[in-house]
Amino acid sequence: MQELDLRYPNCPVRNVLIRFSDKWSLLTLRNIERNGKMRYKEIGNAIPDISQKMLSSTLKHLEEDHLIVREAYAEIPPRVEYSLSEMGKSLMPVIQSLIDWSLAHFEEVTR
Amino acid sequence: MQELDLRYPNCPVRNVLIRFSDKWSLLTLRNIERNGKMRYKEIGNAIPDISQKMLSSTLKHLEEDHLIVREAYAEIPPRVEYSLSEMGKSLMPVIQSLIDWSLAHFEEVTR
DNA sequence: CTGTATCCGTCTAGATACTG
DNA sequence: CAGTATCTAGACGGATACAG
Repeated sequence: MQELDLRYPNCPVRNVLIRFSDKWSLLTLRNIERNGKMRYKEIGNAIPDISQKMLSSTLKHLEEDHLIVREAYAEIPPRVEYSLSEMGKSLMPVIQSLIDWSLAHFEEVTR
Repeated sequence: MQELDLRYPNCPVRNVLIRFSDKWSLLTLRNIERNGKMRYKEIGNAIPDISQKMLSSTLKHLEEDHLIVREAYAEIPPRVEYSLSEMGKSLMPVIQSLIDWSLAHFEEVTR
């Protein structure tokens, strides 16, 4: 296996990490994890300060990255449910450890 | 303790995570961890595609967040050494688990 | 309800030149 | 050597209006 060295731009680790390195991805994943299946508007309600545009964009990216699953039902009004993929679920303990660390150290970091 | 709910913009966890949610922070921390004390130029060399501006900016932020320690020596030519703080060291296992996950799943994520 | 389209201001990030 | 200053292009992100 080559190009695993973090120094290089095409390092796969760098190209994975960059996908969560935005304002809303971890937060969105965390909410879907907590509530199981969630509808578009439920997620929006759970993150009061996200705009529709960023919510759509974030969900689309997470789906493209195979971290969440999108199920659309052809009803009127339409219903769309988002849930974690198996891979998404496997990421959550790692995110949880990040959250735990943040909780333990935020006073020192932001001091 | 209040305002620990991830939903709110002033949640401390969100305000900690946002500090690593950029292109260079984790990469810089990882390099300093691997090599112990590093000079400005050494870090730059270890990350060939970072610009001077982004390196300066990233190092400054990491120092402000108390994750790294900056030691400047009044020599000519000047010498500045960066190393992980104790808190920075405590973050590295978490980052390592992120890297491990990325390594295990990058094919599926980027597929 | 679940989005998309558009506009627009701000922030990010790189290139280059320059300083102590 | 270790940065800073300036400029610029593009990405990010919010508000609003609109569509299926």
